[in-house]
Amino acid sequence: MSKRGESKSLSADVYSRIREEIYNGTLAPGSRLQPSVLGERYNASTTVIREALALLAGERLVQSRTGQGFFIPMINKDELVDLTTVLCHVEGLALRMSMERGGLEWESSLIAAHHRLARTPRRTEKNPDRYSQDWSNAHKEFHATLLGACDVPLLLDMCQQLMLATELYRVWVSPLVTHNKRDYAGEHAALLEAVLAGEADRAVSLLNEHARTTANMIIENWPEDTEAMIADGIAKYGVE
Amino acid sequence: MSKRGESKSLSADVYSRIREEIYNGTLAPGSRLQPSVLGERYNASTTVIREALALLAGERLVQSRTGQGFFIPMINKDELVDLTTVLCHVEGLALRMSMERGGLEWESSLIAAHHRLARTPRRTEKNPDRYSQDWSNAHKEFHATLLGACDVPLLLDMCQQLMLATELYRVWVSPLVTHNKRDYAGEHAALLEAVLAGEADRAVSLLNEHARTTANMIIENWPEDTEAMIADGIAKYGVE
DNA sequence: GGGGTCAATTACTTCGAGAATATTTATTCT
DNA sequence: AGAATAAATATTCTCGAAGTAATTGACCCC
Repeated sequence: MSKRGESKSLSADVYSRIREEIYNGTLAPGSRLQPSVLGERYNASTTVIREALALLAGERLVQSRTGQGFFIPMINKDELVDLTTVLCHVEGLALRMSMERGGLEWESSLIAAHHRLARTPRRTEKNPDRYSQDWSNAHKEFHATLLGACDVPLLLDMCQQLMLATELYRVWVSPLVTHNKRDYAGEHAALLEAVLAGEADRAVSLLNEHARTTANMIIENWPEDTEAMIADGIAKYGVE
Repeated sequence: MSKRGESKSLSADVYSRIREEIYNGTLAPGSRLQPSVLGERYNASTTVIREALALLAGERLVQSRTGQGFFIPMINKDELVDLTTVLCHVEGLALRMSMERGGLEWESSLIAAHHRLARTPRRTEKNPDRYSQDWSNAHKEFHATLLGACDVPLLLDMCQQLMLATELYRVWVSPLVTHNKRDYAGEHAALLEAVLAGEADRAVSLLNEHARTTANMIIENWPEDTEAMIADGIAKYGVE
């Protein structure tokens, strides 16, 4: 096990693997990220792990307390609300700029991405309680394409970072949200339509509603005791 | 020389020193950040430098190309325009939230910060071509106080990161901007007045104008040849 | 029995050298 | 002579251990 990936540098490789495991749900909020144990898991030296963790700390995906090592940040309800507010604004700006700057080429690839998303099943028979990996990827790509034409790397990074943070909440608070009555297909179709029609205001409000619905869904499922929830999640995922 | 600072860890110390030198103008855009060279300057091992650089890379303050080490990002005019647009939006959101959430305590400290700023001279006789360190700090604190009551660390980080990036441009493109006709005092007073009056729209537009004026000032002074400008800057600062 | 101090242990941080990789220079071939 | 290849050089990336700070547990005192 733990075969080495085909990345350019070991450090970058470890970086993306840790990042992956963070919003896989493998690494629980509040848990310690010890270079020694991670190093054993990834067959890498502690120095390499530290560098990867430092990188993640810069992105605020992990927290670093001097002299006490690295941790996954704790989650709380109020922060999710604020996070969503910021996400809506930043995402809105990105979408407006994207619509202004994106040409025919962009519209085409957006339609393509939407089609791919629409034709990818959200659940599989094998694992009906989670979103399928394919759908998750297609969803991510649709959103990335949507905002991508704004052509401001910094802004796109912010969006991605914020979405990632939200995703983290979803994974830990309501991992079994696939059984909801939400009309994803409809939401995406309406969004696409508004974008192609060039109606920025409508598109932005649809996108914002999309984000807020996700947040509300999480908040509704919020348990009284966060720690218990996390313990529960750990039991489900089977991590130490 | 190169006495060790009084920070908690060597790594954190080096981190802030590099960060400092980046927007001091000591480290030029495009220049290489070699762990060996920096390690000698700060009396630290390459590992420590790498960790500090990784942290900065996560914040996008330095660029990391695999196998080629770390660099200070290159600057260009279009990016500054986009940067300013994003800054205005994010800053606007932060100000609105700050005004909603900030109470009497906040208003008081804002008035205090403004007063400190107003009474601090922008130039000194010793170095009349640059903003004085005191004024620069007071200015920074006024803005930080202004947005601080929003109480969303992530949002504040974004603002700071964006302002820092803009500041970087100012340092390299027009380091001698103190000889302008800009009415800083008036701008700040008007802003304070709008905030205290509770007029969010007016306050935001004043703040945005503040940022845009800075950006425009830089763009007007933009030289034809960026590389020559940087070389010029290096000559002025006397770095290798 | 509760609280505080001290030692033992654990784990975080730093180091400098060795292996891997990119860049530069020199050489050879067309 | 110019381009492509190959050796040489410089630099980055990785490692495992040594140093240093923080935590845990035991012990003693109140």
